[in-house]
Amino acid sequence: MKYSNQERMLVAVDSIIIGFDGNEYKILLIQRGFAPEKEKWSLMGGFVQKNESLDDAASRILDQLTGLKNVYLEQLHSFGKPNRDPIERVIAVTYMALIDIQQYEQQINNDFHARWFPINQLPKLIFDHEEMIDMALMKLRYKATLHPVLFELLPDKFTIPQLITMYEGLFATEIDKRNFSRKILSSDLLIKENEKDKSSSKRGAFYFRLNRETYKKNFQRIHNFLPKN
Amino acid sequence: MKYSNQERMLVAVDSIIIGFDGNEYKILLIQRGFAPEKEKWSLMGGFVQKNESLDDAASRILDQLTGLKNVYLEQLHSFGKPNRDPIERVIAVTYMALIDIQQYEQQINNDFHARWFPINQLPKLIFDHEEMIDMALMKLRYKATLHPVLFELLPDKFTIPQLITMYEGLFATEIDKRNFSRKILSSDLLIKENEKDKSSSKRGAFYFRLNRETYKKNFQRIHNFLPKN
DNA sequence: CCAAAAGTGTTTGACTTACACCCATGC
DNA sequence: GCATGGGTGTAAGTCAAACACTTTTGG
Repeated sequence: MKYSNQERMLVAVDSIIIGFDGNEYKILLIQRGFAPEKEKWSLMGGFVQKNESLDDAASRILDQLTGLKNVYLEQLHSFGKPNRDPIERVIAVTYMALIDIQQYEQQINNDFHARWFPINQLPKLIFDHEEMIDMALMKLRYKATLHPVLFELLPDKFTIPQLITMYEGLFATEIDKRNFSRKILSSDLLIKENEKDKSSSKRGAFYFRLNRETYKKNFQRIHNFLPKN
Repeated sequence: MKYSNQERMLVAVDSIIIGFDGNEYKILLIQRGFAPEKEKWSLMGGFVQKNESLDDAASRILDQLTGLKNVYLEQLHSFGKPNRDPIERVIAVTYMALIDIQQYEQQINNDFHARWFPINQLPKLIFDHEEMIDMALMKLRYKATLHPVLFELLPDKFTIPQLITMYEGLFATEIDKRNFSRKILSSDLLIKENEKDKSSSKRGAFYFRLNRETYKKNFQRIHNFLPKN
């Protein structure tokens, strides 16, 4: 049995994959492999298959196009204007992925036709993908103001100055390192290592690791690492 | 031309319509008019048609099933487990609507087969609609912690004690009226009327109206009307 | 005049900011 | 020994919480 007299349509998943390379935020794009707009740059996307959920589709597509597994992946918003795809009606469910660029950079560049673009130097994109990216960045800024989600972008070991650069990049603001340190250290989210990163100063900055337990437990709590204005 | 070898599926919109009657939060449900699960209680839903966007579909369905127009309506989340509807594959995009119950109570009860249920006395619902409601309430709590969205639930004129009851109901907490008053009055969101509501005390409480300008302009700003714990 | 809700004022303490200053080290 | 980024300490200011108290008015 089926519902009668109803229009059936394709459902696609498109993922906005965001990374931070230590200086800038980047988005992973791919050259579309089929018509229309073949060879044009596009978000990572694909159609939802018969027996998979939306989340499963997002994970599968991410894996197929980039080899990425077990990354932070969150559903964002669904787009459904009737003519957003000129070929036929397609509903697009977007997901946002946050990944540590360094861990995957080689793999992605070598094995797949994907490329990282800085967020202020994006190429022209197909369909409504630019709108999707705008929405993802707005959401990320909003979420990062309140929750420590940006840690997903960092490697296992990172320094507080790196953290500061990351926050400053996303919010285009300057952060007082002394106050930031105090706040983040009092949050119980970081575990200090003995090792130092000497790549950007003579004295060296201590490495920290994320305390995954308190991170998960207190993720929904509102943290306030940013200055008010 | 069409994309080949892809599965097309139905796309539905389901709206969680939330109201507050002065004492409790309620959700508007309808008795489903067609099989399967005919006569069972369900969210307001329907299929997305050929030439309408998702937002348009949500507005149209809301209007058709309840007569409601121009209400607060926000896309929430999309649900797509393969067997969530036993008849055939259906992707459901959920929307949350917030309305002033009193303004529409008569209209809805008389003209449509819809009914308000208190959120802790919901009937058994079809498919995954309970999960959708849970998600909507979580989202509403989250949003109301940070933004003055609950004003959407109130009539044009309301008192501060009513506001307090509304916040207390959603967060199951007690609020100090003196501190709450000070915070909300200093927010610039309210315009004081000369009239008083004497229905719940001898002295009477002044009516206020929402300042729509500052409301819209500062909606995204973080307000903090709730106590910390 | 009293009960009961509305509303005002004040103290306390926690948290943020701003900023002076010290530390470590490669050159 | 000095320049440079990393990190600590502290005083001043701001804001929310707690709570005692006054106002209003129907019965």
